[in-house]
Amino acid sequence: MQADSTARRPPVMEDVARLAGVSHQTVSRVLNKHPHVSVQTRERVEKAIADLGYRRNTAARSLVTRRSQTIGVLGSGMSEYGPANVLLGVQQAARHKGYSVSMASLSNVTPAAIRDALEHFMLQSVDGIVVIVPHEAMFRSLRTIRIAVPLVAVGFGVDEGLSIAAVDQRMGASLAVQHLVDLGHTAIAHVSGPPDWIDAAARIDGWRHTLVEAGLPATSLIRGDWSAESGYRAGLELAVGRTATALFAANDQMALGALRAFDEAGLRVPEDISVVGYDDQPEAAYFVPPLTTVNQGFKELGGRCMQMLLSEMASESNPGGGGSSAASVVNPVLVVRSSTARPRE
Amino acid sequence: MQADSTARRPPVMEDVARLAGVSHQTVSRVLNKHPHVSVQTRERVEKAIADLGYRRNTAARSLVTRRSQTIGVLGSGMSEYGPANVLLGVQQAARHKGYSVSMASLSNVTPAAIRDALEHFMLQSVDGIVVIVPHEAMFRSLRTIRIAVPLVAVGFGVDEGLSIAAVDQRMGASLAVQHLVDLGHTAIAHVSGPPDWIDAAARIDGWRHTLVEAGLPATSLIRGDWSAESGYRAGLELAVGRTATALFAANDQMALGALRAFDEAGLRVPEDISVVGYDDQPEAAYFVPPLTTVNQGFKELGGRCMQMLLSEMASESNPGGGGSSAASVVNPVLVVRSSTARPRE
DNA sequence: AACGCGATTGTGAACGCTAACAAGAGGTAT
DNA sequence: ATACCTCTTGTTAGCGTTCACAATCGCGTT
Repeated sequence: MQADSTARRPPVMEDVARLAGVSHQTVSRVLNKHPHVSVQTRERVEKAIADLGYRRNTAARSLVTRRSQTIGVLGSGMSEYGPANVLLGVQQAARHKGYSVSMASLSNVTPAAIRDALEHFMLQSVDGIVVIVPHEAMFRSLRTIRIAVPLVAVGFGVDEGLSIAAVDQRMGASLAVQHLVDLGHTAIAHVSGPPDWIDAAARIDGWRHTLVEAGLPATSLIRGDWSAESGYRAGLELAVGRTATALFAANDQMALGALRAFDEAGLRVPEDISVVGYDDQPEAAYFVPPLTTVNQGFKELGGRCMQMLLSEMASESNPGGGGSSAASVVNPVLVVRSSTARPRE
Repeated sequence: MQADSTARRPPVMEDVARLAGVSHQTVSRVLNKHPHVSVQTRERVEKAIADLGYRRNTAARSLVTRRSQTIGVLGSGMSEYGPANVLLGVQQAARHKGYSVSMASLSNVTPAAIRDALEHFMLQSVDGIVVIVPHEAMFRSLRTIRIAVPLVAVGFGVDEGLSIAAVDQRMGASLAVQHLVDLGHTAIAHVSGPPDWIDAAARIDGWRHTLVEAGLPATSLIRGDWSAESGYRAGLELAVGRTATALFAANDQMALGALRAFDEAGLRVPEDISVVGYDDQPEAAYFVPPLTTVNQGFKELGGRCMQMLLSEMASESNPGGGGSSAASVVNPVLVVRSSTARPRE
């Protein structure tokens, strides 16, 4: 089963040029939309391109231009709702602008793995990098390793010397906790994510801050790890102690685990205890009971992020525009469902 | 603000060669692990590479070798548990083998969008393509569009003329339904995914087949769309009719929706009605009650898929190995939790 | 009538790498 | 001593683009 003789090499610029009766350079000009090409020439070239089914060779192009039209996305926990959607947003924005997206996802966030992945991106000579790993270790690595291309991080704290696009997590947490305070709760517990995750830390902060503002104690903090299981354990703990009348979980999955624990312990939600989640993943509306939670515009975040990256990439190629560090913050929104209510007297 | 003179271009092979006192070709040989290079030379070259921080230019390399060391992954619904994990598996396997992964995810599966994405991959001249869109439209497009590179599809039916890696969905559905049959249920409903999804069709098939085998009616089929909301609606419907004592949902999210509907309607699970899900996402163990479901080795599937692609890519470069269409099937496993029980007399 | 200037096209040289061939060194078989 | 391998290295020629520069044409100015 030999390949038939039609299987010769794909056409190159020279082939197009010959067919159109011009030089290869003119073809290049048409492709790159240079001004000074006469209308007739352009049309002839375009016809030749279509007839031959010509496609510009990316490798040759990026060899000479020194840009790959590719951006790298470094992520972890990409199967979770939040990161997956940010990725989606980045990805769509990127392809819309003609960029390819190369993915690397870390199964565990260690400095070595981070360096590896970044190294991989440099080898590929990506034009820019998006980091979706709001993790303490990542942050430190980013300071240490000097990267030669523009980089935007998603979800990092605003105060650092790198460009970020983030949801205001402290505000989100405040929204959640204030809602509980307004309902009349005075003992509000928090199941957090792993505190070396920047998001988790910010939510803890927002929780604590809001309670202190309201003159309430912020003592009931339980560490989780984002998983439903850890939420379940936290819920069990709370059910035994009976110290809190409300729980703010740092994500919807932990809230789900807690819901299950309360059910098992015979506590009714929201009558005996109120629960607020975080993320507003689509399933949250179908928990038992439907979960009050905080919506973050993940996909929009991804889009913004890409936008920032593009503008950094543009300013990098112009002299005198280097080293800027911008920030773009998306505001979260509280979604009230039936897992929260006034505490019983 | 001029760039300082240190910011000269990155080192190239010639620089390494000069430092090591050899020709650039010898450097190339070291990099490509050719045999016939003396140990001392190799070491000298390696030292020079390290000293200079030299990195091989991928564009130049792929220009001459005509391979990009990149594979394209075409997906849709990437924020769902299943697809996201397959992607993860593919991605890890690919990077392990030195390939980059370029992603394109379709927000809606139309022939035009599919063609666009594949075109994008061809422009990038990927070495192979993985398709994670088990959708009828995708399947048809794949037959129509002639693609110049090896392609592996995830989750398609086994009988087609293209390479696939799939979980045996019919078997999975059988596992679920047989479990219910064994418990003594005779009226077993099914909430399916959209039937133009190949997975959904296979699960419907497995459900029907198993019931027929057992001499039971397979009449209670409700169409869902994978979302928790559609599961909720199906659950409501079932709760009103009171026709079924068990429900097999085509994924965990729809099962969640149904659980909520039953709770709302005052039906207890599993006492009044049993529920089985599909996917075994981590949260399923923390539903109320914990969900009996079918585990699919998504990540393994991704890995296998990549393996198949690699072997196709290898056989393609050798003459006489073309056009094979293999299949690799992963077996699903039933996970029994407490959402299923014997029906009441 | 010579000059200049913008618009349009072509020519040659990179870009950084690998493949193909050539060539020298050293050993063994004839 | 000659021929003929194998090991090791170097030389040269692309791969398919874009960039810098040159060349030609037409037209308005001086």
